Amino acid sequence: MGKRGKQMQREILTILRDSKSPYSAYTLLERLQEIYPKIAPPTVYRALAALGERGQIHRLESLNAFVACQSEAHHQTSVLSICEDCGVVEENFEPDIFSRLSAALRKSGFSAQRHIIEVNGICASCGPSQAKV
Amino acid sequence: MGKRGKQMQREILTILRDSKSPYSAYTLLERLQEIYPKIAPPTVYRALAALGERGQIHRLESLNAFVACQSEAHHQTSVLSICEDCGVVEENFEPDIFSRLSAALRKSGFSAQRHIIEVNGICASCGPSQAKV
DNA sequence: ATGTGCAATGTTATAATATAACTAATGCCG
DNA sequence: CGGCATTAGTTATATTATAACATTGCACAT
Repeated sequence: MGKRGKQMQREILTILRDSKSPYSAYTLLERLQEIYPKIAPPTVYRALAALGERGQIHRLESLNAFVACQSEAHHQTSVLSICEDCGVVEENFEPDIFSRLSAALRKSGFSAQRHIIEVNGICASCGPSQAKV
Repeated sequence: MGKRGKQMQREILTILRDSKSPYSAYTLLERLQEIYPKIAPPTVYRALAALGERGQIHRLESLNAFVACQSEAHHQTSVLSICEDCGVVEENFEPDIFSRLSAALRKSGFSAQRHIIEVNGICASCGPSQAKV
């Protein structure tokens, strides 16, 4: 990994960590172009791929977007909850769920490698018990 | 819903039911164009949306592709297992998982509406206990 | 049966997401 | 230094999805 790539990864991580809502690759691209006017999509996708492999970001498959990993222990699989109202994404650690899921699938001979769990709903701040703005 | 729309939905469902592997919207489009040469993407997407609302197909968020629902009881949420080797997608019913997931998230005030669970791995037919071709 | 209005469908164009394929630069190691 | 491998830049294009508007057709009142 060269210097430039590392730098892009740091920039992206900073942007994502400053936001609890997901960023699309192209929104990140726009942000990065404020600093590096000439970068192109592959630069962003390469950085995102590297960050993803190291577990520092999560890709939201249902939104085609990315968030920073909130956990210290990267690579711990997590449940991503997505608030449909405010867009905030939270990472929830439910190791039981994953082991049960793997166990259930194993019964039919399926060997699980990667779990994707995304849950849409309404978060605590936006819920009915909260005063609306 | 007019006649034409219903017909498209039937055609799509037939194609998907004949295949355990997912189809992308554009692959479906190509197949449909064999019969209706002039149809355009929105036709396919509209039909897919209608089928999805009725629970007759599932969208694989991680693949941007679609499979027919294998269950009689449409709208029962399911775990979709995706074999990385042969591409076959199976629908697994694990109601416990969904209720546990909702319960776990509720503890942090999140009210779950839609669960997306997709698991990548190796299916029984492709697994190590099977002779390779 | 005819107009009228709404919902469905068709059509065109384009937006948004992602990657292939090639070129240039960098850095490592002898 | 020179050669080679890796990384990054560049260009172009593939893939996925939808906006926006035009047209059709059907239900219903007249």
